[in-house]
This record gives sequence, C-alpha cells and structure tokens, in this order.
Amino acid sequence: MAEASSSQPPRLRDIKAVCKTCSLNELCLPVGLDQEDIEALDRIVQRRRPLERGDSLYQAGTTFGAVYAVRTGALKSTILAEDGEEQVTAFHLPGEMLGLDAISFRTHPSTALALETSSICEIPFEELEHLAEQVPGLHRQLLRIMSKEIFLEQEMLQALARRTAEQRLAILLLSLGDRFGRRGLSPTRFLLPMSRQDLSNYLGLAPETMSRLFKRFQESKWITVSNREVSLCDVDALKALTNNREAPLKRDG
Amino acid sequence: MAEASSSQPPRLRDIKAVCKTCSLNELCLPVGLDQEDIEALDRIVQRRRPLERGDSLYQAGTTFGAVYAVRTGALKSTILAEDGEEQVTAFHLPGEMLGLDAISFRTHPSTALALETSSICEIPFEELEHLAEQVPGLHRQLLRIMSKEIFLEQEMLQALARRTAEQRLAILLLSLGDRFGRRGLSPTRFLLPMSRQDLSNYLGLAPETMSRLFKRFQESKWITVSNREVSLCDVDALKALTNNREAPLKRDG
DNA sequence: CGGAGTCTTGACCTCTATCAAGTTTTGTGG
DNA sequence: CCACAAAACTTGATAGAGGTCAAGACTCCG
Repeated sequence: MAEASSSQPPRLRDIKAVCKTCSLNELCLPVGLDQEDIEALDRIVQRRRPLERGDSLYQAGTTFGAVYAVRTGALKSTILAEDGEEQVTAFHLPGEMLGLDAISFRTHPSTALALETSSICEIPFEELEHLAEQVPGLHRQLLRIMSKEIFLEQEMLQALARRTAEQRLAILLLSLGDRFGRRGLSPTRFLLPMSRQDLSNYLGLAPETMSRLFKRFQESKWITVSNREVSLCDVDALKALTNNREAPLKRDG
Repeated sequence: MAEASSSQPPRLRDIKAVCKTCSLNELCLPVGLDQEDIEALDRIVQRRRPLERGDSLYQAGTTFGAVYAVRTGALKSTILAEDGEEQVTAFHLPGEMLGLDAISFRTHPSTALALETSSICEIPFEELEHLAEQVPGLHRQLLRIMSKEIFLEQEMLQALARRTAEQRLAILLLSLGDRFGRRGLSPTRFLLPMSRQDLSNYLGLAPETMSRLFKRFQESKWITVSNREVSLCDVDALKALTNNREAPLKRDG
C-alpha cells in the first residue's frame, strides 16, 4: 500500500489519513479537486482535542454548526425516545462522518458520545458550504455523499427491522468487520468498541439475548469471543445466515 | 385557506398545487426564490402520463435521471431482499417526493409501483442541479431537503424497529392521517391506498397479524375499519400507544 | 354466478423479552 | 499491587408476542 507522504502539507496528510475511506475522501477524489482546492478544504478542517470515554461531541437539541469525521476511536449516536429510554442509532468508526443528520433542521437530533478515547476532525458547515459554492462539483458531491450515507443507514435499519436476533448480530458483525477492513485493520478480528448493552440496544434486543447469541455463535464455531475481542471464524456461515430467512440455526453436533 | 390562483402561469399553479406540503414547496419558499426563479424551476418540471395500478414509475437497477413528486394517487417503494422476497420500504402519498435515494449511486435502489391510478411530476435531476448552480441558495436548500427527507424516514424506521406490532400500526395510521391531513383531507378518516399485505410487509409483520390488529383496534374502539376505509376514532389513545412501551393493550371491558 | 385473490379466524409453536440469581470484569482508593 | 464495590455480563426459568399452517369467508370482477 503506497502512502502519499512528505510532499504534502501536514494538515492535508491528516485528511488523507483520516478519510482514506470515508466520505471526506469522496469529497476530494471524484470531483477532480486540484491541489489548491484540497488545501482550501484542508484549511477549514479543525482538529479538536480528543474526547474521553463518555464525553459528548454534541448533544441532541444543540445548534448544528459542523459535521465531523472520526480520526481514531469510536462514538455512538443516541436519541432519547419519548418514553425516556436511550436508543443507540449508530456507531461511528474511524474514517466515518457524523452529524449529517443535523443539516436539515440545524439542530442535532441525536447525541454523539465517545465510546473510547477518540480524536475527531471538525468541519464547520458554513465554511464547507461556502467553499462548495466556489468549487464546481463540490456541492453536488456533497449531495451525493449525503444521499449515500443516508441510503446505507437506511439499508442497515431495513435489514435489522425484519430479521431474527441472530441475523441481526451476523449482519452487525460483518458490517463492523467490513468497516474495520476498509481502515486497513483485520476484517475478521477486532475489538468491539461498544458494550454488549450498546450492541443489544442498537440491534433492538435484550442484553440477555445478545449474551446467548454470542454463546450460540461460538458453539457453532462461527466466531470466537472473549470480552470485547471478536474473531469471525466462518464468515461464509455468517453471510449465509443473513441471506435466507430460513435456516434458523441448526447445530449439527 | 387562501389560495393563490389566477395571477400565475398555469404550470406554476401546478407546482403549488402538487407540492403545497412537499419538499418542492420548500425548494421555493425559504430561500427567497423570486418569481423568475420559480418560473425557471417550474419550466423543468415535467408532467408524465398517469400511471395505472401496478405500473412502475422506475425499476430498481435502472439509471437515475430524475426525482419525482406525487400529484395524485399513491405509490410504494420496494426492494428485492437477497432471499428474493419483496420488501415494501415506503409509501408515497400526494405531495411527497420519491427517487431521492438514487442520487448517490445514480441508480435506483428501489422500484416504485403505483398502488392506484396516479399522476406524477418528474423533475430531471441534471436540470435541477444546473438550475441550482445558477440560483444562490437553491443548492443548499436541496441539501437541506434531502437531509430532512432522509432523517424523517430514518426516524420512522427507528420507530418501527423496536416497537410492538400494535405500536407499529398505531404509528402508521397516525402517520397516514397526518400526511393526508397536510393535503387538506381528513386526518382521521381516509381510504388506505395499499393492501393489507403491503401494510404488513411494510411494518414487518405477518398479514395475519395485521388482520388481528385491526380487529383488536376496532374492539378497543380506537378505529373503525371496513375494507380499506379507516376512521381513527380515538387519536389520543393511538398516540398514547406509541409513546410508552408499557401498556400492551388492556381491554377494560 | 363463479373463480381468483384477499382477508379473516383459529390452533399451535417458536423466538425473544423478562425476571431473578449468579459471575466476571472494571474502576477506585488504599 | 491488592481489595472491594459497582457495573457489566452470563445463565436459567418462564411467559407472551407474534409467526406459521390450515381452513374458511369476503370481495372484486368478468
């Protein structure tokens, strides 16, 4: 993997490092931004001091001012349901953007919390729009990114909504692996940044069910789990699970 | 309710009529488009010949060229799950837009089918983007609309994902009423444009469950149903249902 | 009037939530 | 580094929501 390195200003390197596979990357590449444009984009990206576990990047209800990209660490988005329960609506891994859901109402509908120590890039939205007005193609690229981001999340939700608990877990594990894989990490062996509770909450399951699922998955030799360390041993089996609605789980032992 | 009427060119009236409450309306109003801009926007909007029940507006996999607004009638969006099952992902009522999910990949991820005879406005996306480049503010308005559209759908999915069957139905009925209400129709008494099967499919339930739910809702005096004719008799009760996760359904008789 | 499709109803059974203990891990202060 | 408390996680037993299967009843059309 060739790394662009020394011939570029440091901030730019950051963007590339952070956003190799994330939307920001797409901001630069397909619209043919030249070096100058990229530097302009780079100039508006702010580094923030790292968040500690439990810190919030933004709170639901606060005014929207920027979108964000995760450099390292992980965050969760949560909303407060009408009944007062907290609901995890998304996990954000390195290279991914968050805060896009606030664009329309100029208010964050969700709260973003760091699951572990995380460093974040902040992209002030005013300035991004301003820049986009000057750079042809950047604006439509923004549209495209948003549409995609949203489409993918929607797809995920759809997927989760009608599937059994075990299919949901399979889908999520594969998704996490895939996303870690894009960042150059192992797609089959990773540390879960989130607790079982966050996981089960996200998947719409009881924590107890999560626990039993992990156990079953392990007994079926599909994965290995130890606390937050996960290995996907039989990716094909997991994928097979997600496809057909039948095949509820047959232990052939 | 004052109606703007005769002082405007006919096509423009169409837009206003079609999009009184839909995103297109938002395209015009908040960014301060002047008459000239609105006419330019109006000029790119195409009328299509009406779709009959079962006709498709676009098929999944086909190239994206335009976004659409429903003038009259109703449509459903469906995707083909990996297992070959059709999944209803959305209903589109008069005044609402569809096709936005195709922007990022330039390919329609879903198929749009008319549930009844429907007339549709087509807005070629190329031209819309072109226009947006010339009209300051229109582009960011586009962003906002997309973000909102998507946020709302996401919210709906989230809502459905973790709720009981009966909460899902309550949410959907209220949503339909609300949407009909925005179009000037009764929010409490309307004809369902979709079959029970489509309904249950959309809500992620078995058709049999839908049937039983309608029965229970009726027994509880919350609604009246006769075939596709629905009356919401106790909106408060329905709303109460959607809020708390407890209160599974107590018939106090 | 008849036949296809849609909707309803009933019986049954599985999946997953819930309740209730245990057990392990994590975090804090000595 | 250890001890202890507080979380987090696991495990078992139980019950209920909702899926599935199988008939049966309407509806919509020609």
